[in-house]
Amino acid sequence: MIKDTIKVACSNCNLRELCMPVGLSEEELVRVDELVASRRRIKRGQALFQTGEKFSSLYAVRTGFFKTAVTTEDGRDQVTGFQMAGEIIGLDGIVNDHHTCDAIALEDAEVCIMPFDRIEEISREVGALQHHVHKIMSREIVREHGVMLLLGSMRAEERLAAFLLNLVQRLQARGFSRSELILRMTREEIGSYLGMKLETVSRTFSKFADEGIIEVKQRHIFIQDAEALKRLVNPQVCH
Amino acid sequence: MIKDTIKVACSNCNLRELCMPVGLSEEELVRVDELVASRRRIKRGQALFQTGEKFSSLYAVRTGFFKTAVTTEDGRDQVTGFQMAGEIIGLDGIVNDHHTCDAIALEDAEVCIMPFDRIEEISREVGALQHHVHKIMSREIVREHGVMLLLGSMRAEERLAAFLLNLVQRLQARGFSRSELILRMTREEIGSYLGMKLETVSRTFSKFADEGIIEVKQRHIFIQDAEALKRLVNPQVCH
DNA sequence: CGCCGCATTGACGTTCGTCAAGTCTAGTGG
DNA sequence: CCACTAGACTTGACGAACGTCAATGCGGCG
Repeated sequence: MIKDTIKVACSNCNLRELCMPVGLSEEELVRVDELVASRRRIKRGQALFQTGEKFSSLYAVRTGFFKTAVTTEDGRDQVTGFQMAGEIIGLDGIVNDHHTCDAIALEDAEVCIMPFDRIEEISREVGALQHHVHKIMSREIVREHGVMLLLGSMRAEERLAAFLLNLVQRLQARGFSRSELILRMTREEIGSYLGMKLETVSRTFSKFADEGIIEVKQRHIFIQDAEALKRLVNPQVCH
Repeated sequence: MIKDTIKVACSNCNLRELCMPVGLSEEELVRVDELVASRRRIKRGQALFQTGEKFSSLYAVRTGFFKTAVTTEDGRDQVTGFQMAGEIIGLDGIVNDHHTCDAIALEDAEVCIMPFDRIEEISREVGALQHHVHKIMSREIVREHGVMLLLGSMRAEERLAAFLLNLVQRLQARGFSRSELILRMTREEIGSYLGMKLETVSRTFSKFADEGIIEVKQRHIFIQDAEALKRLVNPQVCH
């Protein structure tokens, strides 16, 4: 039963700094440890939740990689984000008590289940948690502003460069290389996220490779000239 | 001093159903009335806040019309939303304690200022308010998913049709006509929001007008065939 | 070994952006 | 009252970027 306790204790979790507020007292830590009801494993290709499903919990990614996507009635869909360890999924469900997007595992994954009523309850007692929840939601809003900027005003090369830089930066924050990454998603999923067709994604990768900016081996990407990518995202910043 | 009290009391505000949770007890209403510290008038063209400014409050639009926009270092900007009476502005500032977008009044406006620390404080006591705040943030996230879908996978006509339908639906919820509206923003601002150039916005308006779907008199729009607009947003939904 | 899904590449077409000219309207000042 | 102006809007001609369609390559898995 010690194992059980460890299994769902945020206070011992190596992802704590990513999911949880910092600087909690002993007492607060104990409360916050009650947040995670249990864990759940999701196989690659399986849905953590789907559009229309009743909302009950937020999920913190423990291992693996997800995409979230919205779908129109006529079948088009739009990937709205990719989530990796330490990131929170499910915020879309709060407003109408039902999820409005699908969350699909792109590789075998495990999530911590945090029942939302429990989050609200503990938030009322632990101010730091309350503020943390607000920050997580605000961060998602700001992230989406960035995606809107990307979709609304960038061209294909800029979009893909921004995408790669964002991915590698998040991976770096998790202790991975800042010059090498493995894409967990298909070209089509990248394209859906970035508002371009898979062929354009592929062509743009090839173009970057020709220019010596990256090396592409299927889903394995080596970043050889990060500065060039940054210049692409921010063209002609004078001075 | 009765006037003063009335001036900032949410409980008497005709926008209450839009901003505030419903079904509060007497006691809770009294607490929630403490949310709004004061009001502020903003002249057309003026900023309610700007990128980089310290975050302290959320704002509820009382009268008037706003746009929010993010800007890149190289000067491109992207309108991220248009806000009308009863809608909340400023959620972007929570995560980093500084605003990450500009909020500009598109016509003379008035907002209720709700200091965020006070929101958090009262939220801890009034569960309905806490949940309401979560819903507002979740709604914004879901709205942005919709914009991403629009920007990522729709063509110009579909985007503009979706935009018009969305505007008129929100105006209708505020008691305005569902077939007539006045645009408070320029073609360029519409274009920025929808990821297209002002010329394309103008051409698409003209095309709709030619087809008898709408009538355009500068910023005055009459919707003559709402069904046609809906069909444009959702092309070929069979059955 | 052969199949299947994913990725790459080429040829061609469409949509939308760019550039430029011209119109309309509201606001200003004579 | 009217002329003038500035900003917003419309429209046309043209081109670039990206989508579409199709053929082919590649790698992993049964």
